[in-house]
Amino acid sequence: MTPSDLADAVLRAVREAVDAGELSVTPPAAVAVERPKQKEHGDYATNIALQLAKPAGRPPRQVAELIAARLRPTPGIAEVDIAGPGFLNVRLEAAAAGVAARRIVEAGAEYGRNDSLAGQRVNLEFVSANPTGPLHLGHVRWAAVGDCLGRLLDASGAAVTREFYVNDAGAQMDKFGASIRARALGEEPPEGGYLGAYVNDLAREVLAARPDILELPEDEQSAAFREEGYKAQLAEQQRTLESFRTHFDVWFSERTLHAGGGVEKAIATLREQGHVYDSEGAVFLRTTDFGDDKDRVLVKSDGSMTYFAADCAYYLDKRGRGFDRLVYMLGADHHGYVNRLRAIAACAGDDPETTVEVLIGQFVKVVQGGEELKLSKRAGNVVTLEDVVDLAGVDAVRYALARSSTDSTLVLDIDLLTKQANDNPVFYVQYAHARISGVLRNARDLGIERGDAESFDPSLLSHEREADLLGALGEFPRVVATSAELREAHRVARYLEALAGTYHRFYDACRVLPMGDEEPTDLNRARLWLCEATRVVLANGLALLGVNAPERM
RNA sequence: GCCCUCGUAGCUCAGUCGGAUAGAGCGUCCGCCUCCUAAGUGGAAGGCCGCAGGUUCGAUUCCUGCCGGGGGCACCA
Repeated sequence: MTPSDLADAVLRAVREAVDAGELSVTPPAAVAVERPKQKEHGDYATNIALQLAKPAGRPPRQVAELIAARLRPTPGIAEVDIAGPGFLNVRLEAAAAGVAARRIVEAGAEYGRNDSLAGQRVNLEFVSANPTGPLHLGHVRWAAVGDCLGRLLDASGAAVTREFYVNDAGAQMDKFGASIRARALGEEPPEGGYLGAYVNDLAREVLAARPDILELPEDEQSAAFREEGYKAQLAEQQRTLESFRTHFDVWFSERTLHAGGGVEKAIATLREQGHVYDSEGAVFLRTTDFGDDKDRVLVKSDGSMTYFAADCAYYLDKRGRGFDRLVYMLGADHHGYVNRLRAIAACAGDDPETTVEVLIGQFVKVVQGGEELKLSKRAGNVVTLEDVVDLAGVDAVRYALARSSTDSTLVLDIDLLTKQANDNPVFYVQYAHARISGVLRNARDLGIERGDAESFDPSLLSHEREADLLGALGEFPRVVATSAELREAHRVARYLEALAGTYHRFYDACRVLPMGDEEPTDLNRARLWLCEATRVVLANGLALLGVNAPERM
């Protein structure tokens, strides 16, 4: 019996009570059952009676009694108690709980997948760094978490496209080109240009690849440097992200929006909707109609397009590609964009509540040797994504970023992440996986098979630690669904840490393999099912985080 | 001034739709390996859940105000 089976059973009990005229309420659409913190409160608990008490006009415990009476005969349920103000505490029969192990092993890599977001077409945009330098720590959080969310949404049935918006148009690119050219000439970059040491390297690379570039007419040189530098940096970012196991389905070039007057067409579309006006020689979008602080400029008085205009065109482009939900993952320094992104949707005639979703990630502080490192790309003193990965490894960095809520600023202590491996929770989880893998390996070496599904006796898994483990394994699909729905990947990591602990405690109390020359028993085999089920969940969970599940450590 | 976000154990952080005795890791103290990985595990100590009100049978959770940390308020990119 799974948690959702139990929820269905509770719901059925409620409906029966209503149909029998014992309760005068409208049955709820769904019932929440949860794992109680205290074991004395059973395997599962529900507060449904507390919630129905008021509409029913009855004391909660009386409502609970009505539901309990109809729930008790359910096959697989051993006991239903009423506790406290009116909680229903349910205890399952060992066999009913134990079958979860078989179900999980049979589902394998599919276990945890669910259809809670089925039918949604989601565009996930994240990182979207300018192609004017290496990816740094300002990008690294969403690189890890955004990728995890992509995996989570996919596992929950959504059709997901991960997209990277390449800001390859505009004045910033020109400054980039001018900066490389200056370095190539042995000069300082212009005012407001790029000062990072990598610009020197780029200048050298460009000169090596195109020795003739300084032969070009002077007014063409910066553009040539810009294009060469752009190609190199974009390739570098793509390579870095792939090696960080962050994959994008679409690299969307801003230039393609401008090509063929696309931005002008977008403005025309918005104009048809009635939210565009001209003032003081510029063209404005009346975003204040939809909660923005001030109207935003689309076309400056000098006739050039703003980035905001491109953002509008990009929005329409995404919608035109069939996405019904656009998720933007931004850093805390961009939260001012939230209202205007929503306003774009509203000005386009969409409902921002359904089409636009902006996730704001707080900053990551990086500490090394007790001092905070600065993150500024333009100041030159760059801590790149690759720097951190080189020090701590992809698994540790991804996991450290994925295990915290993006609502909180995060301190990554490089010393801690690199010095002592066991200070990092990722190893705690990975170790559990390696430990199980070792047990399963030993079983094979001893010629012990867990046997076929028919010979598996779930009722043998009756030890308290086995029940704990089975209960934890049963939570996984709900954890995946909830994490996806709330866009909170860290829930998966926290769940895995708890599961690893539950396994370690089981392992400590329950011998899996026979001792010495003993003949393997049905209990040994049943526990192998349980071990394999746990390994499957740990592996599936780590896969959602893009972290390896090692067989040995 | 306005807006976003955070404030929970010594440190780093969990705690969806309000529920039972608020948790984990690290750190500290005391234990547990002749047998499946001790990168493990048992126990102890450690909390006015920033402060003050409000809603509620019930608030760490929701609302308001205040205090403190971080971030943002361009015809910038």
